[in-house]
Formats: sequence, structure tokens, C-alpha cells
Amino acid sequence: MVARATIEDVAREAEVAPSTVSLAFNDPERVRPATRARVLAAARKLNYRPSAIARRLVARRTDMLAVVVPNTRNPFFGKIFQGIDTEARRAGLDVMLFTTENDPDVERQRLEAVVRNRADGVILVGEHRKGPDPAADLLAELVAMGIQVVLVERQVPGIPSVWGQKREGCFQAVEHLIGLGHRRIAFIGGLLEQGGSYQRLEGYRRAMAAHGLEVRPEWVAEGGFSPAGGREAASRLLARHPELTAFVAANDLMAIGVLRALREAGRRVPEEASVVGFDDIPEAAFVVPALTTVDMPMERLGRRAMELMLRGLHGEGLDGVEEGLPTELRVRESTGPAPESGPTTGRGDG
Amino acid sequence: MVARATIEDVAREAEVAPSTVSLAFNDPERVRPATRARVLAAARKLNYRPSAIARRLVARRTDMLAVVVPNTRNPFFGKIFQGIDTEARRAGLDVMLFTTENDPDVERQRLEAVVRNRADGVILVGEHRKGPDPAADLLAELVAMGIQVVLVERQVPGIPSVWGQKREGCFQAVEHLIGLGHRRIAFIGGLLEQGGSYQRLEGYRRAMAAHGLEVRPEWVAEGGFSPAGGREAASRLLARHPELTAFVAANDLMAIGVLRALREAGRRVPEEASVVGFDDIPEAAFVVPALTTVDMPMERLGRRAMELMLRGLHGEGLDGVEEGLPTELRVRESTGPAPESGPTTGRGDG
DNA sequence: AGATAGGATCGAAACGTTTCGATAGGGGTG
DNA sequence: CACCCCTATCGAAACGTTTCGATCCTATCT
Repeated sequence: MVARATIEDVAREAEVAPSTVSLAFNDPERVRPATRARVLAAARKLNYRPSAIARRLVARRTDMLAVVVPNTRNPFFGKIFQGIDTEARRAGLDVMLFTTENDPDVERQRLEAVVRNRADGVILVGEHRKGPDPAADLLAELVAMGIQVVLVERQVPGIPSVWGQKREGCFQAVEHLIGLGHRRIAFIGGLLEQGGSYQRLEGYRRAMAAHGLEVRPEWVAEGGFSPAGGREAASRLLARHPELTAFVAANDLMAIGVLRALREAGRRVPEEASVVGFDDIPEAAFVVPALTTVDMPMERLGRRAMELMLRGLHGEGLDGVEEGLPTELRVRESTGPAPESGPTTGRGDG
Repeated sequence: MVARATIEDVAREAEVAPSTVSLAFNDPERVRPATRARVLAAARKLNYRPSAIARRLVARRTDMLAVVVPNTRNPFFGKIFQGIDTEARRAGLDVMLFTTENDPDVERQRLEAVVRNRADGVILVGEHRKGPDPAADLLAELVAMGIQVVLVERQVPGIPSVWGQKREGCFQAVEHLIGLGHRRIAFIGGLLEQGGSYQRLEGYRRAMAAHGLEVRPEWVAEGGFSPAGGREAASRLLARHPELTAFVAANDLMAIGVLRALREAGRRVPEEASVVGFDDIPEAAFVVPALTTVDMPMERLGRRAMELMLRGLHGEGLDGVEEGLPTELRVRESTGPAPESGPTTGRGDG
């Protein structure tokens, strides 16, 4: 293990002052070409790598960002991060990533780490349980400290945020089903107390209402955001409400579980029942039947969040910036005309 | 934006020396309880948060790790990172995450960033193209600088590494198929030039050979590591080699694509063809038919890598540590007895 | 009561940069 | 030929901690 060369070593080797070495690297115009060449040669010879740590201490900026996500095993967050990182790299920023496993206490710890590390900004991704944001006060503190905060798929008054238009997306999905003649449509959310599920549920309710369809509470079910959760919720619904002809799931993984539940119940898709998912994960188009789904622009969410972050760091005010990015319905094989058999529409509604 | 309180502000407020404040935080035993209380009160009052930056400059350690992955949209890497982060949090280390998009140049930049940031160690995840590792020399440099390097799903002589036993896993999968009577088995890899695909291919070859079965080069196909890649490769194989009765795919996403290709070709699974995937992603068990697959312990890989990292940082030598973590075959619905129809075994082999 | 040991606290140096005011040359102008 | 201005380079301070040797105080022992 060799002792690392410092800027002084390079200065000595190049026979200039340390400050000149610094200049040669950071403001090449201000140094004579010959001097610069000498410095670079010395640096190469000594294998010099400037210490970002030392630079950060003296500069007021760290050129370092923090991203806080619930986890990275869910590709939903992975894609968002990918978008963030792509833009961060372009901007020359280093990124620290923290996961919280959706635990508010861990989240607080992580945000504390953000300030310990003097990150220039933090992008906080993902929803919390319903109710007031448990991190709101801490976030306000960060803002007061001059740390730029941007939220993704999460909202706190006064803090800029980006999210996918889940309500609208779900509205559209349900309208698609209604257009196909479906009247008895189930909604299967993840944790309903989470904002995201709630927004989707809202979209479902509004679409039903907009077409004069009654929403029965017993048609709304809850399951984990997983295939197992979707399957279980769908099985329960199918057992108690065989009159249902369509299912809207809060994400594609759940929808895959729903497809399986239908298969196990002997209902063919799309002939005897329709299914819509959410997210458009890569396999959605390849599952049999291919899943009709609402495309969430996850990577774009990340990129957009980063753009806002950069604007904020640049000193532009981000007051009141709250952007909903549009989703898109991808119609594939898992939705079709409502079966004509079964109880009449009138009977089903009343 | 309030000026941040420094250790000196706290010292003044508590009427002690800065060094005492430091002691009160980092070595509480060495300070009188009353003093400590006074310091803590002052710190709280001033909302003091120690600067990790300044600490890093003076300490020889940064308590900061870097993780380099190809991307985070693939849950494969996401899960590995999750394992890493879980252990890192427990150890109180902060983690920087860098993505490379599998570009060797970007990878080098990222590794340069690692040394700029003076990370204590770096975990490098994921494969490169076949041939000598393009980062090998740079990695050696890092090691020489005293940066602990651990590899996951990648190997460089002299650097500790962890990986899933893909060769063995694939061997087992193929034996499973052979046990079901299959003789004409296809292998569909991702980029075959990548080590991971290559290892699986090796397992396939060995299993075939172990049972006296001929491996035909035309039964081996290549596609992207995606559902689309799997489907395409399988379609091609099916068109040219209808005699094939089983397909081993390099990951589950590809396997889902293969299932679709079979469906499109009118071959029922598992009655008329069997499919095995790799990874055991959450939806594998819920797809119809549920996918037989080889479980890769991704999160464990990450955790294990972190354990090695910690041992390394602790000064334990990691010379020659190269750990293969066992995979596990999960038999589900997509594999079944080889169809009796078709050409006889003898004819198929010769 | 005086010496001493030991614990608590202090002061200063060090970590490796950036930055800013100061200085030294060098060329042009009057 | 003297003066001035501009550019290239320099020197020193500052960033916020930790650490280590020095100092002070108190309690104990003789």
C-alpha cells in the first residue's frame, strides 16, 4: 500500500506551488500551457488523484447527492434510480444510495446520514403509509439547511415533486374495460393506505362514477404488491363475487397473480374475464395472455427528478413545482369484450 | 438557510474545548457524565450534525463504500445491491452506487470516482465480455492503494469474489430434464460471450455428456437477457429443430419469452415441451405454467460480498477467497415427461 | 499537610484541498 | 528610460474534524 500522492507532492515534482497545481486542474485557462503540461506530467508520474474529500471540505458544495428508496429489489425503484443516475453521471455528480425498507425510523436515520454527509441534495423516492408524511419535519429541516430536496412518487407541501399520473392512468384503464362492456369491475390494490394505491383507487372510482356505474366496496380488495398478493386477493374476490368480469391490479406482478387465480378458477382470459395491470414491466408483453397494462414512465420519473434537482442546485427556485408525468395504456391480450353470459347488467348493478 | 453549527460552536455553547466535544461523541467513557450531558444539550440546542466530510479528511478511513453495477433496472442487480446495503447499514457504512451500463469506459470512470472519493472499498458486480477483464489493471491499482475490492459474479485472479454456482445449477436443471426422458434439449443463453452465460452453457454441456447425449451446436442459441430475446431465440430454434423437446434459458425473463414462443408455435407446456429458467424471480411461480427454475441466491450474494468486504476492511487477509454459493432447482409446472411421440431417442441422437 | 497518581480536559497540529489577495515579471506606452 | 498594467504564479488562510501530548484538578496515600 503506497502512500497516496498529494497536491503538494505534485507541486514539488513540477516545481510549482500547490495552488498552481490546483489551478492547472480546475481552471486550465489561467495557467500557461507549458506549466500545465509540467503539472500534468508530474501528476501522472506520481499517479496523483485529487481527494474529493478535501475538496468538499473547503468548497461549500460536495457535488454529491443522496437518493433514498424503499428498496432496490423492486425494479420499480431500480428503474427510477437508473434514470436518476444517468442524469447524475452526465452532471458529474456522485450518488449515495440508501434503502429504508419502508421503515420510517430507518428513513429518518438515512436522512440524518444525508446531512452528515453534507450532500448537496436528496431525492426521496416512494410512498409512506397514509396520513401526514412522517418525514415532513425532518425534510423541512433539510431544506432549511440548504439541502435541495426533490420527491418522487411522494408529496409534501412546499417540496418539489414528480410522480406518475396513477389516477389518470387507472381512470383510463377502467374506461377501456367499460368500453369493452364490462360493468362489474374489481380493483385490487397493494396496501390501500399507501398514497399510490389510493390514487389508483380514486381513478377507478371516478371512472366508474363517470359512467354511472356503482362501486361496491366489496369489489375492492387489498393484497401485497406481489404476485402472491394479487393471486390471493383475486381468489377471494372470485369466490365471493363470481359476477365480476374484470380486474384492475395495482401493478403487473399482482396482475400476473390475478391471471393465475383466474386460471385456477377455470375462467379463461380474456374470453371470460379481463385483467389490467400497472407499470408495464418487460415480461408483461410476453406473459400468456400478454398483459394489458398502464405504462408508468419510471426511468423518466428519475430523470425528471434529477433535472429538477439540478435546476434547484443551480439556484433556480423550485417553488410549487409538482409534476405529474403521463402514463399510457398498453392494450394487449388480457382484456376483451365482457362475456355476454352471466346476470344482466341491470341485475348486476342493482 | 442557516449557517451550520460546527464543533467549535458547540464547544463554546457548552463551555468546553472542541476536542472535548469530539470525545463526548466518539468516546463517551472518557468524559465526565455531567460534561457529556452539557455537550449533548449544546449540540441539540444548536442542531449540530458532525461533518462526515471533515472527519474523513483527518481519519484514514472514510467509512464509505462504493458499489459498481451494470444497471439497476434489472432486479438481478437490484437484489444483489439490496443484500449489500442491508449489511452495510448494519455496519454503519455509507454506500455510493455507480452504474456502468456495461460500458468498460464508463466502468473505468466509475472506478476512478471510487478512488477520488477515497472509498474504503468497492464491490464490483457483474460480468464483462469474454476475455481478460478490462478493468483488471485498474483493479490492481486500487488494491495497491489499499482499497479493498470484492467481486460479485465476476472473477479476476487474486481478487476475492463471490458468485452463484451457475454451472452446477444448470447441470442440475439439465439432469432434471434428462431424468424426465428428454434427450433433445436446447440451451438459450444471453450474450454467450459473457462469463455467466458461458458457465451455464458449460453446465448444460457437462450434463449432456455425463448422460452420453450428444450436444449439437445448433441446439445452442443466443438472445438478449430479456423476454424478447428468449422468445426470438426459441422461435428460431423451433422452426429449424422441431425435434427439440426441452429448453433451458439463461434467466427467467428469457424463459417467459420461450414459453410464449412455444405457445405461438402451438406446443403445449409441459405436455409437448419443457422449459427451465434461471434466477427464480417472484413471478416465476405465478406465470402459467409456473416456471421450473434454478434459484440464484442474489440477495445472499450481496450479503456475502459485504461480509467479505468487512473482513477485508478489518484487516483479515482475503487471499484466494473465491466463493461459489449454491443454487437450487425449483421444480414447478413447466417441466414434465418428454413426449413419447416424435422420432425415437436413437434416431434423435444419431 | 504535602506529594502523587490518575482522570478529565485542553491546545495545537494535521488531514488535502480551494481561494483570494499579494507578488513578480514582462511588455507596451509616454 | 521610467512607469504602469496585465498575466502567471505564489503564499497563506480556511474548511471542520480527530488525535495526541500537555496540563490541570481532585482525591488518595503517607
